[in-house]
Amino acid sequence: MIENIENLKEILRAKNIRLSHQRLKVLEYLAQNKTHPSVDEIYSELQKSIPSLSRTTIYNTLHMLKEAGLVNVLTIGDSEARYEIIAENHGHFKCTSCENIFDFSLSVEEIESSDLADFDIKERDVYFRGLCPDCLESDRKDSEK
Amino acid sequence: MIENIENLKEILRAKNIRLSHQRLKVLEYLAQNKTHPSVDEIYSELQKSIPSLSRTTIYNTLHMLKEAGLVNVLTIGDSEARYEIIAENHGHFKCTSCENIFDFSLSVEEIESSDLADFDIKERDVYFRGLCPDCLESDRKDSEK
DNA sequence: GTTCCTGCAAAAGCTTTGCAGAAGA
DNA sequence: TCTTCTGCAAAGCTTTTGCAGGAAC
Repeated sequence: MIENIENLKEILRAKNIRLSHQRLKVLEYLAQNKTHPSVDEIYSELQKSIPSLSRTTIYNTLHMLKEAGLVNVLTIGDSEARYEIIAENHGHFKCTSCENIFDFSLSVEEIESSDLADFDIKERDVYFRGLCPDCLESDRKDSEK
Repeated sequence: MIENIENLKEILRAKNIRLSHQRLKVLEYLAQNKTHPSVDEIYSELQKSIPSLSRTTIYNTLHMLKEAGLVNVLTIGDSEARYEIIAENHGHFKCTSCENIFDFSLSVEEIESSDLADFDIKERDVYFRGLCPDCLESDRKDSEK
């Protein structure tokens, strides 16, 4: 299971990437929080245990983890990027009201198009937007007033 | 056919949106250039015929056209947004080398997931990334050297 | 001891905001 | 005439860059 922090460290070691305290904390945070956090969310949380932490390090680390193939970047029509540990194929649903991102199961391999026969596809993202059940419910209650 | 400029004007009139010179030019540009242009590309081109044009107007217009349901915004892991006239369902492939965006046919309705039974899906985007045929070819030639 | 990483400060890039003058209906 | 749009200047946000000191191995 990739989310195991020891496995993650092993992967980095295999790629000759130094296991700094900051990097391990970022990885650990992503492994434990499947909330598709933004740089700022990661920063705010980790700063509690690493007071000297800087946002630059978060950016550096996330770029490196993306390069190493351990994290995905999500940019769903948003100002700030969101990050996640690479996981099984799934799509992302972003609620336009509460801004939360929800995963949904999906085999992206099923999505093929003969138009792309000569293309080398390296990443596949499926992004949906709309209202999540909670926000739909709130809307309903509001309109009853 | 939605790309017809007269039809586009009709749609705006029906929504009580004023048909300013700038707006019509932006619409016309998008209808004639299926290249998923950025704000800057639209600005640079239209500025030739409207010297006083400002980027703010491009932003205002694109927001309004999106609101009116006439354009789509694409944010494929990119710094700047790209725009297109709404068209048949299709996916987008972005070449990570030349940065061009290619359309490919796709029925997004086919992409369903029981996980989203209680969600209200309003927009569906399928984004692929990788290398386009031309860049693959260049790579091949480079490695032969 | 080397090499690479961290974090600060500053800058860069895209987008938004406020507002006065201009244009659309 | 009344309302709405345009375009300027300035600000806002996220992200990147350069570099000196510090940590990893």
